[in-house]
Amino acid sequence: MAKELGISISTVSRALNDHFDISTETKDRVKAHAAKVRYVPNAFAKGFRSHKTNIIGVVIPNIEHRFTATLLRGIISTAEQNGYKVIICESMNSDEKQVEQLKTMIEFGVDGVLLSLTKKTKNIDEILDLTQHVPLILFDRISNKVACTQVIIDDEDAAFQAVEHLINTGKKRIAIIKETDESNVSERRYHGYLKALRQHNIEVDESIIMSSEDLSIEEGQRQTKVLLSLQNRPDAIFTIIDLAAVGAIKELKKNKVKIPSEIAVVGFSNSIFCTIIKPNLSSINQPGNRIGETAVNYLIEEIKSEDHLNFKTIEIKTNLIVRKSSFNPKKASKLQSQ
Amino acid sequence: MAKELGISISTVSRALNDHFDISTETKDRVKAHAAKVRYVPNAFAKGFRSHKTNIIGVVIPNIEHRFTATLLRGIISTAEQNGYKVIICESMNSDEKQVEQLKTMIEFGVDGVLLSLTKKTKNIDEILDLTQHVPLILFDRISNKVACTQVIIDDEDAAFQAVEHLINTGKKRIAIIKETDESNVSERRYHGYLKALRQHNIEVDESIIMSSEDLSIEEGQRQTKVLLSLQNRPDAIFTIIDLAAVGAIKELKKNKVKIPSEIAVVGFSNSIFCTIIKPNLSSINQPGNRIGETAVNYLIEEIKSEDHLNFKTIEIKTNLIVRKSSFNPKKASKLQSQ
DNA sequence: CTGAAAGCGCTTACAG
DNA sequence: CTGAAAGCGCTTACAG
Repeated sequence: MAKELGISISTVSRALNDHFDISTETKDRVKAHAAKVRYVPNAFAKGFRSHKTNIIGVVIPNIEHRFTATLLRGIISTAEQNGYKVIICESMNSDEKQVEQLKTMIEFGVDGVLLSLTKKTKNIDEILDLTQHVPLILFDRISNKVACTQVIIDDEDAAFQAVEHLINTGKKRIAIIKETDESNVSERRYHGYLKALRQHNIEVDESIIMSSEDLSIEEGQRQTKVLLSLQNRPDAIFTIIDLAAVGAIKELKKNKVKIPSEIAVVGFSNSIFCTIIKPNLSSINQPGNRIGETAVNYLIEEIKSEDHLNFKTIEIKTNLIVRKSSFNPKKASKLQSQ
Repeated sequence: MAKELGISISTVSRALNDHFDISTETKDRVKAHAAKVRYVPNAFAKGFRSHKTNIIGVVIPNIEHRFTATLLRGIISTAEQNGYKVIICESMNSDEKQVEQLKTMIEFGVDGVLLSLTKKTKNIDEILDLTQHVPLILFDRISNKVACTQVIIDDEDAAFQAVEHLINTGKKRIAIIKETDESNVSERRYHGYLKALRQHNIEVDESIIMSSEDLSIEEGQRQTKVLLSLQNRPDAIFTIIDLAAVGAIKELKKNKVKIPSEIAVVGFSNSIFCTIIKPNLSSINQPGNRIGETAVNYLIEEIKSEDHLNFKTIEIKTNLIVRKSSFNPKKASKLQSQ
């Protein structure tokens, strides 16, 4: 292009980048020609020189998880708005894959990494090592063992809201279906459950605290069956994921248990099932977009700043969406007039 | 690294790449040192020199669409296995965004592009122009106006299977809920529907061919209401997406129509709803992984080959999963003994 | 206001 | 078997 215009490469470069020191006339001439020959700047060469790729690496455990899509949408759009591209890897919840993928991202020269951890991340050391090479932010599936900024929903508060809502509708014996304590997320939600009970002076009853390795519809159904077999049945069930709540409702309906009057159900995630299953499922709405956006914004800030100090944990607030599985509007007036 | 070892940069490079002309001794020495200092090759510099980025660009219309996750999983894992990274953009079904994103991908120097078109892609010209710059493969949402290799599920055959199944269970008046003819996918499924009717000598009745702009549960419900209001009701409904079938079932249940004996329902996509709604929904299973894999494999082939000729359209076969919304096992024996 | 030159980190033909 | 040098496409201090 330079020689076609009879000027130097430097001038072309400066004209294209609107350098203050170039005459408007030259700029116009260069830009016009660039458009004519459909000149495509080589972002690679640019990045190569500046040691910036403008690529953000994202590693997630499971792309088919519905919530992941919402997170990714937030990440991708926010990154795009800021001139970054996003490279995505799926660790398939494998520890080894996760480490390997992070390594190739570094090799690739990503400017920063967003990581959502596998269910049970053992080799934290390798991840700590990573932070030496590149800005890192954990999101959604985090770990307090890694010193870096972390973005999550406020799980504890969310669970607290859900359980308090049940208490406010008159429930006194609230069961929880959660995962085993290896799941960080599950634990935080469990804490919110405990906090709500404590705050309302409700005794914790171990017999209605159900834990499983891996929740699913079937598992929710199984655990509910156990709860129904108890002498002293619960009057509400809070599940830490919607799928389990769907299972719970299935099992309750099978046993002709009235929902919500006999046993109310609240889930978590406000997934699409909520409005499909009958009765519609009350659930915690998680603003996945906002988590993604926030994580990207903090990451870009870190990329641009020199010092990577004072890491924070940002907790995004959620909101409870009340539906018929936990609250029957017909009886609302009665309740309110009490 | 070179000077620490007292050898030239060239030799280090060759040793690391297992060049045949380097002594085993030197190789070992270099590799040992590389491991010690945790040397990370700069993939960028490599790519810069070889004009290859080993990045594949992917543009999809809607990341929250469930099927997209499956496609992406296939794409990402296959790319990874072949040493490629994947950059993802979401066009949000916007034509302008799509074009812009494709352009920045080119600027970025991706080695190839996988594209799933927006619902109504008008500016095909811009996309055609793209193919001049980089190998392109269309997948899932394709268009015959673009000369390139395309990978889709065999929609026509899938719909044919679904409708033939209904015919085989004794249904004679089969409605379809589809989208307007601007949707390529919808049209292909509609053709399968027509083909099945034709092949079984069933007359096409325009009054039970329902089209809408954008299908959803509500829309499925609305269209079903219309069908139920007909003098001559259909005895089966085939919907080109599951959501619409979910709406149909809701509406049928509301009107106490027996499923499948009075009206059977078959959906498309085998989404997670199928096993949640009662009765469970029969549906076409689309192997998203395989579409993704296949698209990546063809793209890599094109990237590596010099000539980008003989484009093909690859149609991935689907299978129908029969559930209670279209077939009642209790009556199966009767039917078979007829 | 513009140009010549160095340099980003690698690979590879060329020379020895 | 190894080294010196060129070059990938850009940007930017330096010089004029």
